Amino acid sequence: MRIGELAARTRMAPSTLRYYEQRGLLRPPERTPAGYRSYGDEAEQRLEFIERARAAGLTLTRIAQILDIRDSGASPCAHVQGLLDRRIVEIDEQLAQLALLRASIAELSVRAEQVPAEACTPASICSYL
Amino acid sequence: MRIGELAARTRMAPSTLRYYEQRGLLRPPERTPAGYRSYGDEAEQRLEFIERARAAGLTLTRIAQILDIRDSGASPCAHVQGLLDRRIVEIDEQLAQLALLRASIAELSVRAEQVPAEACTPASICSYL
DNA sequence: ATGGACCTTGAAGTAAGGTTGAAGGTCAAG
DNA sequence: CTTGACCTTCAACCTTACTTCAAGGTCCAT
Repeated sequence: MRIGELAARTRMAPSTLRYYEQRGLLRPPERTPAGYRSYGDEAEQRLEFIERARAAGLTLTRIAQILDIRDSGASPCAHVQGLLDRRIVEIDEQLAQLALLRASIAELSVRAEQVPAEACTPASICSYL
Repeated sequence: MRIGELAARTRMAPSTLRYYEQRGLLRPPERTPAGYRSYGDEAEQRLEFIERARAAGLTLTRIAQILDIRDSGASPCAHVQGLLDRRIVEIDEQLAQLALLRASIAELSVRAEQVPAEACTPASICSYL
């Protein structure tokens, strides 16, 4: 399978696959006599893994580390679990901040509601915000 | 308060504060006779708001828009309130998405605990993801 | 009155995650 | 045998969010 087909199957751009190769996420594939990249089916699995890891919010560098561990023959599982757990902590922090932000904006909105419409003359332009 | 003190209080770099000013998140402060930026206490509140919004994953551009609404009311009140309410809806969507992401990752992590390391075959790379 | 900490500006650099372009090679169909 | 789609490399560019640097001004203690 050439790069275009692999790209189509995974819905990624060929340029992205070359970039992943350069970043060490994809191993350099065989080449046809003409120099075209020639991938096996396992490349598709690998890209699906990368996509899942991306969806979980892992950076390309972290994903490359996981794949390196795998490629060197060891099991990356314990490492992956550590990454996942750290990601959960990050997301919890993000959720907390988002809730605070929501409260701040909701308060602005409530204050806006309480001001009578007459206060909103062209002359006094929303000074309450 | 000069930029260094404000930076220390908010644990940001002075360069970040200048950058925020340039991006329109901080309004240009007064200047001392020597040309130094001179901030009031409200700048600290504003930076705390910015930090919450950042931690919640909003871009600087979006945050600047929210702050614009708060600062200048160039728009009619109803319009401003509409913007605030739409922002709340967006934040609620973000909260929901983030909660989903957290749930997915938490589930991955729980499964990771229960699956023996042998399940990590070279083909699947890592069964957790 | 001098050294060091702090401030100014504008421009350039960095990191992440790519995309785009130039210049050219390959291959199947008509 | 030419056209068009697809491939190659390398380099430059993009966005977001900053940091760093160069060159210089200010403030304060010793």
